[in-house]
Amino acid sequence: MHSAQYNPKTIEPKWQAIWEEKQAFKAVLDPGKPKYYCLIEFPYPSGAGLHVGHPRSNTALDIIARKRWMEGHNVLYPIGWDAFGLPTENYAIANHIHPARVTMDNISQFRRQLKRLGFSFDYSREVDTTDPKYYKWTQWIFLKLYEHGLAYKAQMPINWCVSCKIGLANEEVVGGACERCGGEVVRRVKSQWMLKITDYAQKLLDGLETVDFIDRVKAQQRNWIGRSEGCEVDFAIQGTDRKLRVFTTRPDTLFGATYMVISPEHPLIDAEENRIGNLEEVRDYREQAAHKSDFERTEMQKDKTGVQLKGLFAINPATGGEIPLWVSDYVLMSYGTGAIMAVPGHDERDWAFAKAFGLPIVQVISGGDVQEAPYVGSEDSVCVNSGFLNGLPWQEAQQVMADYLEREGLGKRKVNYKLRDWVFSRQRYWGEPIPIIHCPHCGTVPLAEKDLPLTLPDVAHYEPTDSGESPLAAITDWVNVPCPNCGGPARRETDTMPQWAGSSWYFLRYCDPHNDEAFASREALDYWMPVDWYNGGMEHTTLHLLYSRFWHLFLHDIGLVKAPEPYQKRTSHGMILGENGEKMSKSRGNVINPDVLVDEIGADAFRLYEMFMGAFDQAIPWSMNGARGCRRFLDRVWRLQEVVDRSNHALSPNLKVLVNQSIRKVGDDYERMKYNTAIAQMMALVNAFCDQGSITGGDLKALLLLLYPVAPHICAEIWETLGFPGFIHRQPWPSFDENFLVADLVEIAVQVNGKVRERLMVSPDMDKQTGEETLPQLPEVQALIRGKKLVKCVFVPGRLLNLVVK
RNA sequence: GCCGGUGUGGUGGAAUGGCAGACGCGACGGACUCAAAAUCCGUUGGUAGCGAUACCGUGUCGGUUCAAGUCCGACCACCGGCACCA
Repeated sequence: MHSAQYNPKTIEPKWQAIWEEKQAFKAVLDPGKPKYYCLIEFPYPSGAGLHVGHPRSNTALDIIARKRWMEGHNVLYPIGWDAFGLPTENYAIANHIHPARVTMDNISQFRRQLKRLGFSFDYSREVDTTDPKYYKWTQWIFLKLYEHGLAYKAQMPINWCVSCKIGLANEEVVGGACERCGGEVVRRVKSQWMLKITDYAQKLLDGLETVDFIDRVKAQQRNWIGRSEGCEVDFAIQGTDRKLRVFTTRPDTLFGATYMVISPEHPLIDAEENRIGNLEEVRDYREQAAHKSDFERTEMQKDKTGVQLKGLFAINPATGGEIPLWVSDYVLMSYGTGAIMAVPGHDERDWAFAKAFGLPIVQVISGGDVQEAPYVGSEDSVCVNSGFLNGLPWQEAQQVMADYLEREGLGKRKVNYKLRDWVFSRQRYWGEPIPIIHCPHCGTVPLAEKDLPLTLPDVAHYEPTDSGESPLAAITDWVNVPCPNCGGPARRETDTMPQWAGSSWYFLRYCDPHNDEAFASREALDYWMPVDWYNGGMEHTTLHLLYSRFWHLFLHDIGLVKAPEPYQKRTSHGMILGENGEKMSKSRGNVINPDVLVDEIGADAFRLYEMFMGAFDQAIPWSMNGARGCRRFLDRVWRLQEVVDRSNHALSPNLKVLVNQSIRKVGDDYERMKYNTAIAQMMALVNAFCDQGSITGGDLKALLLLLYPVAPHICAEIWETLGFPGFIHRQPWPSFDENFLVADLVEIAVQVNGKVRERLMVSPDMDKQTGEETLPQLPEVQALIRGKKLVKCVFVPGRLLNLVVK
């Protein structure tokens, strides 16, 4: 009766329809039950369709979500669309289709593909960042940021991607090139909306201590925030009242500062232009530096260039000595104060610069020969040539000098961060309009909440411009509006928000996605938040993951959400590479299409393979044969129906231990994302089932419950066919019996001097002492050590016996 | 340079300090078949041997230990992130 072939093509759509009809995975706000919020990064619905990387993350958390349902939680496992962005806009331009239309089509395609894979998403909570009902609240949060002084417009040198014709955030520039297109990035000064993420640098750092993120995510965020402790020190400019402030992490080397360097953009040049003897030369240098792109500027790393500011000298506050001032582009205006004290003896860059221009090098830290090479100091170095610091270990001298500077009013302790404010303007069409009006009389006027959403005007042309103006600027009847304040003629802001805006808070909207009164109700937020488990890509660590933590910390500070941190736990999946081990891409021709896979082996086998292929957090090449192997495994599972005695609900006596072990291991492994070993265990279990030739209903039930989170359709179908009660998706997760985790007798290895010579069957309960006393007496053990002297004997219960002989 | 990660068969990868190579892929041999596919059974780290077996083997070199892929020290290679950040 069960001889029908395993046919995923019929059973998968069948169960997907049942789950949908029964609303099996609809998240319910029920304070009487524990909640669990699983989150995967919502996809960008690109025209290329679903990538095999999406299901890796989705299946991993689908397993957790389905297991949590079985464990009696209210589960929220939502899905949505991060749909604003350049590829859609570019496609729309190239094909003369409105981006909204392109987005709709792509979303339909993605939704269809995801549904075929049987994820337990609550589709009733879908969000779409391009829906005005959604971006109304993105704009609303922006206005809150503005209200609290965290959004400001500034004339800024920005990273301009020549080919995308768009300004980029620092986080979007990778190795001097555009993160998206790899094109050239140049510096352009533009008036930009900025978000003051730097105000949250310390909170973003501190918050990491309170959450369960994998180490490399924490490390990368810390690295990006780049906290460093030191002192700001004021150097007097000789003959003026002016002070030149620098930041240093090595106040202990202050006596060794033999010159100073300011960045080409430093205001001191203009302020003291009358005193600079070689102003022409200095201005030339500044000109040159300004014309270099960031890429060129970093490329020139090795050769230090610079010009002395002739006629200007500073006083070293420690030595009282007169030191020259230089300008050089190795000093960045955007970090610290844009000026440094140069200690060539103990800093590599300063040393290279001093050597290039013949500046004096003084040793102030013992050890090394500073004329030959810069020396940063070792554990036991002490200060030398440093007045009151002499003889002090340099680490201690930092504190002594900092105290001195603060006491004398020459400087103070200071913490600096590498993190920069977030460039929030984009000069493109397909993004959230920034809800701001510029009035010649009233200045910057935010839109009132009642006027939100400010919708994108529906227009025929949205090509980007080379001038750096948004295409919205050309739509005069949209741009020209009366000022909400004074009623006079005013203009709308024409820049749009970056792609990262909508994704900075989408996990909040999922809690209450259809709310028209608020971004989400407080009740829903308090119940569902924080996200219990968030899985996503490493590439978002210093972008989305940092941005969204910032927004959430802010919303917490203004009392709109309960906890400071949005994500309790963050894990990351490795990339799936092509069969040739290279990154999948259309141009390499190694892309695997999920639809083709589902057609060939079915969604369950596809999901199974993605979880089995290797360690979840590591990059791994695709193997078509490996995927087919997973299908073979499911075929074997299917055929178990032919050998099951379904009336017997007990476990087979011979399999009792293995089943119990499997229940424990599979459950543990799922929680640790060791999906590959969980599946290996189930394969071993099925092998044991097949070896035995016949199994009980109890045996099969246990297997189905364990396998169900990975391969839900086949398990649901077998469950039903065999007449097991209810639906499998509402069965409790199986528990194991402590008493049956080990067999009555276990095989141990008998080693002689660490080499395995024999095997014995012993009771797993035999303790260390008994084993060491009785086992060496056994004749088969005696035979191994005949003629030798037993020096030592180590017995590890249930494992091995090691005999040390001479 | 700094931070993080990874080195194990032909291959993807297993292994709380306790029998290295689980599980899968591939390969080889066999059964079934007119034949093939599918399925099933067996073999599969290397070297030597007909064989039982012996020796070698987890990037390299050393150390700790009765016992090291695992711990410690020094290095090598590769991958990812940051980088003229004072």
